[in-house]
Amino acid sequence: MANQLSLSIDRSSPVPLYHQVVQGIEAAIHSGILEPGSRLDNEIDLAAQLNLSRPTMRKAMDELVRAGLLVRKRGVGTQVVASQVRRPLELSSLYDDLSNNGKKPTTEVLSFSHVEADALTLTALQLPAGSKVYHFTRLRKVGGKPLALMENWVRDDITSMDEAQLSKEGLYAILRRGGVNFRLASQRIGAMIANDYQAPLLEAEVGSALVTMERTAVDDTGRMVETGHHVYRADSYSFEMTLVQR
Amino acid sequence: MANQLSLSIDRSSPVPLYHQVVQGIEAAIHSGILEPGSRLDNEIDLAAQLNLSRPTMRKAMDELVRAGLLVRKRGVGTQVVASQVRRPLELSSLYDDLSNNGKKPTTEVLSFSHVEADALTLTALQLPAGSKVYHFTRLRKVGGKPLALMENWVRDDITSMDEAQLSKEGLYAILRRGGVNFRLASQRIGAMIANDYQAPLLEAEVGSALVTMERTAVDDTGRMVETGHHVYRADSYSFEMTLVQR
DNA sequence: AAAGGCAGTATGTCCTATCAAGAGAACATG
DNA sequence: CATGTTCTCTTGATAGGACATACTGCCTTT
Repeated sequence: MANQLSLSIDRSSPVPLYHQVVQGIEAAIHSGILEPGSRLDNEIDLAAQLNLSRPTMRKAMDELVRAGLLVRKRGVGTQVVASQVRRPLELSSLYDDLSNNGKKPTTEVLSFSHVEADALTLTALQLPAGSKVYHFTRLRKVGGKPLALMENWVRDDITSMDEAQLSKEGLYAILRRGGVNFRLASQRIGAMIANDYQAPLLEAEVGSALVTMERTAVDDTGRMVETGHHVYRADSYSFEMTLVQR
Repeated sequence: MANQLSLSIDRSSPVPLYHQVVQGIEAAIHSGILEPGSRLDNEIDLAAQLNLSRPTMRKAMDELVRAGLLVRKRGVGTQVVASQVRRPLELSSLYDDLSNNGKKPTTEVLSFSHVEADALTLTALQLPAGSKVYHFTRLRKVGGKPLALMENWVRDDITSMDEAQLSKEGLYAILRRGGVNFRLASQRIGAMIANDYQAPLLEAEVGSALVTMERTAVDDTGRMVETGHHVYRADSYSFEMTLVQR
């Protein structure tokens, strides 16, 4: 049917053209201008409508396909998938997640030290023997309710940090300000039973269910920057994600 | 430095050139020929060495960057990141995961019915009122040990299935054979305590920790194909994934 | 000797072109 | 009327060129 979306492309903007197209189509989908299931014009026409070359148009659509918003079929066309799926799991901190949702997280630093890393940490962060790391545990609450108990180890040769900073903002915000560009993280999500140490801090019963996460984050130079072991109250937190088939 | 990798590109192969390059570099990294941290030649030289155009070379490297194996910096070059990170979480079934790891999973179908969907399922699968679905629960064991208890609802207008099939192979294999091309899935991972029903089936104590997963899968036409609620023994299973910053 | 600017190099963006391949409909033929 | 072929539409793959921009290190200048 040829859904001709009228996007405005600003060629003087520093934002790459293909990205402007991505944003435009994304907005059109989320606002309902492009309905789920509807077919888009073919690449060539779309490119012509926006006065772009086909490769540029394709690059934009590529991103949207990867994001799971569009589906392309050779010989057929491109259509909007967009069930109300969430954004694929991104590399963000819990603090960011909560802040973005309008909640006001508070952080209580339970312990903080700058010590020589133990063997496990040396391995996890791939540091030479004798390296020092920041080691701290934090309790995160939202609306006064405990949500997460977090233990982290951070290499100390990137940026310095102290207890006061950690109680004011998220770890990732501090590291990013220190010049760290996160590239990837590997994490493992599981479950466990609250023990005598965790339960009172999280204001939960001993024996109640906790979600566990272990994560190691890598920056764009390949350095392992941070590793941590977090536990969350299962009744208040779960991991949502969208998987895209490639 | 200039690490000149000698890949062989087969122009008569049906495999796209850029993908051959992806596979080649991937293999070189995993086999250690390309060491973590080492720099690659620049795109233009690499393209010349392999007799490819720069866009083709770039497309290959794009994929590797997205996969988290390479890092590019404008004005600097491209280097291998590749800490021993795992492949990003993919849209696969537990059965596939286990089979690929050399395990031999067995499936016991605890219940199977073809019934009218209840309100919750209608919503989850976005089906019109009165639609029928397959509803079944399965117990998956590995090496005789119970691992997962799975309850699923599958729309019936795609392919038919029965108890015998489900006990022989994974749900996703059946659906794929029925012509379903999965595109994306949204899932939520959390934790809970084993109850009186789950514990004996999983041969675990009542009150032990379970990992829970709820998933809804969408095919390439935007149809919600399947939704399910699974629980896993926390001592035998966890979700590993790699997040890539984009 | 320190600071600033400049050039070189690499990736980032964007363009024009062309051929290949899959899907589906129209059409011709037995 | 059924079936197989062909034609057309659309995405997929590849090439090659031009210009923009970020980073590094060297060189000049102060």
